[in-house]
Amino acid sequence: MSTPKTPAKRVPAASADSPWAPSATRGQQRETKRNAVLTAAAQLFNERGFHATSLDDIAARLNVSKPTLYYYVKNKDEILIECVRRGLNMMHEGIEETRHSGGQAIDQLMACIRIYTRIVTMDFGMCVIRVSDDEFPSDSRKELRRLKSDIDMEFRRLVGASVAQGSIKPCDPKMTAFLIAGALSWIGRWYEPGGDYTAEQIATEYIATLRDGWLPRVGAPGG
Amino acid sequence: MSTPKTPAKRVPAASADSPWAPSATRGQQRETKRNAVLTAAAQLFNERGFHATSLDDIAARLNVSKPTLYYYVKNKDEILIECVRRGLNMMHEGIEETRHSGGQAIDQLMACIRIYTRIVTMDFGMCVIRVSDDEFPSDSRKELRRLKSDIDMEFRRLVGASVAQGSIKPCDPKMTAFLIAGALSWIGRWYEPGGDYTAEQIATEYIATLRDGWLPRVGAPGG
DNA sequence: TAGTATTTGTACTTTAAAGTAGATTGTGCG
DNA sequence: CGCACAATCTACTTTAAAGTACAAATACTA
Repeated sequence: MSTPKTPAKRVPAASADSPWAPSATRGQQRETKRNAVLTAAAQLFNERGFHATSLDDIAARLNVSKPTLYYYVKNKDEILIECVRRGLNMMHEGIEETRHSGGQAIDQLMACIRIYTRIVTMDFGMCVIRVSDDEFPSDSRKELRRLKSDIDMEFRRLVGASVAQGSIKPCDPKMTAFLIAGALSWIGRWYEPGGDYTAEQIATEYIATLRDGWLPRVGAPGG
Repeated sequence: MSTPKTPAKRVPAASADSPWAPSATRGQQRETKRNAVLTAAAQLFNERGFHATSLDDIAARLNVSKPTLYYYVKNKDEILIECVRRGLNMMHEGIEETRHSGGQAIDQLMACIRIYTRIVTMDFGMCVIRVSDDEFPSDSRKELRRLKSDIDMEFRRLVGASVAQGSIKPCDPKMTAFLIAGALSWIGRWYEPGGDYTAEQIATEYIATLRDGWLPRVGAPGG
């Protein structure tokens, strides 16, 4: 994420009374408030949709007035783009981590499913799913599509590698990746925090279904 | 719907020169044009999204002016609702048909997957997927949610029945239905007519993956 | 071919929400 | 204290698109 690379010495402990840290403290507060704006916006977008959410709504939730928001963000589009970008970045980082942790492709694939599931149930990740492409302006559309495509390609790669390693049977990696990504993305549409299932439970259930298929098999653990 | 209950005798064959068919012919034309409005709208909604599509856009595509649209529909919301309703009705009817055709639950389930896949690649069906709930006004929201829920319940029922009949192994029908519906619905997001795959091909591929799972098994047809 | 109803267009009003100008208040610092 | 700058507010303008009034044209009937 965009955690500022502030030298630690400038942010001593908890209080802001260090004489060397005037702007740093302010900068931090600013960053914190900007985050609050984005988080509130993401939640509202997920609850009501982007267009049904006015800047007044966001401001109201934060107990400030609309123009205050403009002190932290450029405009409404920037809010949306930043929310989605953060969600996509979280996915990317999660996928990169599993990649670096090594292991069989099939294991990486399952790890990615878990991560993806967790993220689409979170504020920014849910935005990625619930906001459709046509909501954001055409110049940023390209960037975000690119990021989405990267994630998709990673799933495809893992499916292909799993086939190559004999962990899963031959298939069209593109289709299979679409199927997986679709099933997982849809979670972001019906999931609500505090519901019957945690993200972990859903991921476990989905992995089992995807791995074993429908067919009953001898020795399979009964329900 | 508002299909006028015109006696059939008033609409003889193909031409409109029957003296007994004056108003009926007009009514038909009206219906045809209304359909054209809805279809053009559905296509534009799918291309650009609901909010990014103005009534002027729809009118332009039909080579008429905006107020003309109001002769055929009440307002923009009605257009949207009607598009989505038609998509949902198509799904319903398809599911009802398979139900009446009888057979094992697992066969019905696969038939439903085929139908659902086909419909989400069509104009109105795609609207069902691409337009999110928060786009339409709250009074109609309830009706449409109901229709969607019915479809979901039918999938759940078929999964449960398949388990009961021993065609598929024990699972949580709710989760499995979500997984299937998600995978299929997502098709409506990435599919574009004239692409690499037909709806039939996609359905076949998806069914194979869902049925057999990932695990390689002896005797499975190699790629 | 005149008369009537249907259909469509031109030109306008309305509305809701984004965005802005500029005043006002709060805060740390010499 | 009082200055400078950060942060926020009230009150406004702008804009884009939905929706409407009403006149013009077209088509069917007699």
